[in-house]
Amino acid sequence: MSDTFYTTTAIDYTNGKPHIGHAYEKVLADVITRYKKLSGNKTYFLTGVDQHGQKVQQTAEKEGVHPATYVRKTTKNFTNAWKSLELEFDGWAETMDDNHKACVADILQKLYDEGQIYKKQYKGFYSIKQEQFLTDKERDEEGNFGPEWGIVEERDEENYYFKLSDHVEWLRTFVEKSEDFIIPSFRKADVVNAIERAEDTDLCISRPKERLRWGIELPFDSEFVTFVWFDALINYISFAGYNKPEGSDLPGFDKLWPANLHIIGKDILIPSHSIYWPCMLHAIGFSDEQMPSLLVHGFWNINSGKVSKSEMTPEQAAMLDPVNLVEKFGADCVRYYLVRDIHTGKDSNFDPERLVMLFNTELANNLGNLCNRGLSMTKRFLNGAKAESDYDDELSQDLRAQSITTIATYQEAMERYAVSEALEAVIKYITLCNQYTDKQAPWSLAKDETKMAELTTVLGHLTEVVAIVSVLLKPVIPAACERIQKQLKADFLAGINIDDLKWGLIPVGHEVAKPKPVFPRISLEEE
RNA sequence: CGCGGGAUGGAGCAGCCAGGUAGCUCGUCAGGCUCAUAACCUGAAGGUCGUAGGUUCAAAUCCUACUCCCGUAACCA
Repeated sequence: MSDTFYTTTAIDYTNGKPHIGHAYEKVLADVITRYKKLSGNKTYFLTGVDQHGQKVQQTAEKEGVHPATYVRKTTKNFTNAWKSLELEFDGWAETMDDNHKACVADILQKLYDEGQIYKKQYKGFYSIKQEQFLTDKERDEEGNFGPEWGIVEERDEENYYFKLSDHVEWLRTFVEKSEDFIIPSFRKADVVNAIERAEDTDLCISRPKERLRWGIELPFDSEFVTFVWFDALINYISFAGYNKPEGSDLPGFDKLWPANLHIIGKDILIPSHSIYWPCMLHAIGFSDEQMPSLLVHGFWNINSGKVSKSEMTPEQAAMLDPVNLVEKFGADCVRYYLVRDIHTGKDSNFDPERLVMLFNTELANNLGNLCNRGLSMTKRFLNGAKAESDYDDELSQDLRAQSITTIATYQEAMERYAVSEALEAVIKYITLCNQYTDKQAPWSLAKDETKMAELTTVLGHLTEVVAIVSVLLKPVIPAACERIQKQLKADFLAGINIDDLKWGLIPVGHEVAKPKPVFPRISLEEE
């Protein structure tokens, strides 16, 4: 039985560098996983790279190196980027890994033995220049193939096919009855429509070696390699320990599967993840209860999609490189923006000015300032120590009550993967805390010796809310929250469970450190 | 009539599934405070929720038609 919240992302194709969209998906997955951990779940987060295929083979040939050499180099672009974004993944999937290849081969052999994979000849128009078959949609208005395809000839080719059609009826029923196979639910209609159109089609799963060498060889025919589907998609189970060999250090499959979330972009929902993948699992023998859930996210559009890559200035292009962004603004800033300024499932426009704005207003001004004023007054007026006080008032009661509401709202939103809403709730609470501070005016209380009990209570409350907020925001901005907790001298908050996040985290007598700004404001003029 | 998403104050978005005084952030204007990262707090201006009909006591929210944007059309054999 699965006892672990298992999250995966799409594995990225290693024929280039990661861009902002890749980074978003991985950060979203990281945030959700960290939240689940905070909620007391065991978690496992798998991400990785898709290293096989024609594009990689071609580029490697152009550079005069072996595909494996080329891919090792480009894979580093991804691992470096994920490191700079402070992702905390448990498993790393590389499709050229030997265990993965063996797992893929075993599955293919099994399906072949069962007659679910067969050989068929196809006749069609082939572009030698682009090394691919062409379909009607590549024809221009007169019905001809344009010059971009070079010489086009009619060609026969044999390939292996997976009997997708055998599983489509099952899939239709499964998708229609399932509540959470596809999140958000508005994407479901799209999938149901797609299934209707998939009825009589089988899936080509191979390429002859004269066209593609860089892939996993079919176990039953060494003249062919596996085309992307039975290679890339299987990473979700192969790296989760499916059919793992004796003594392997891969995780126990039964502990992980089914994946609680495959986090993917809307571009690969249909057909690969909503049609091919569940049908593949079904063919292998997975039951309805063993099907994963798909969390489908939207895109970060660049300038509303109106500027093409070729028209971009170098500065704009650099802004799309997550590593550059992190170097310039810091991991917390980029992580925060990527999950704050988009509603999970929908699209948003990527805007560096908003990135800076949200960092400055919400993190630096609201949160950073709250931490700084709270701790600095505690240090100055109470020698940094939280003291006993029996004073209470309505404002303080409300602040405590709202902390409970805020945590509940945050949790409810995070359970729906609505990270932006969860953050909004926390920011709203931070604003309330700043209002509380202004109304209580501890700097005035400090001038009046008879108001010592009041002052103690108010500053105690501020220390407390900073502690609570530092826990809630940690899945999104882990490093910053650690800095806050360090200033609180409250290391014990690091491993706390969200259910234990109740008023009274900071004990009486606890002493805090001298604060310094956690989020230095970003000034755009400097460059 | 391919399919899906969107059209809400100057900008960016939420609300729509389960109808009931239109909400958030930024920006703008006026004021306050001084503990704090020129941060914080208070108040104000600004929207007939794409268009036209319909259902209803009541519609941004449900139904119908239309307009304009965006994405995608998949067995890439």
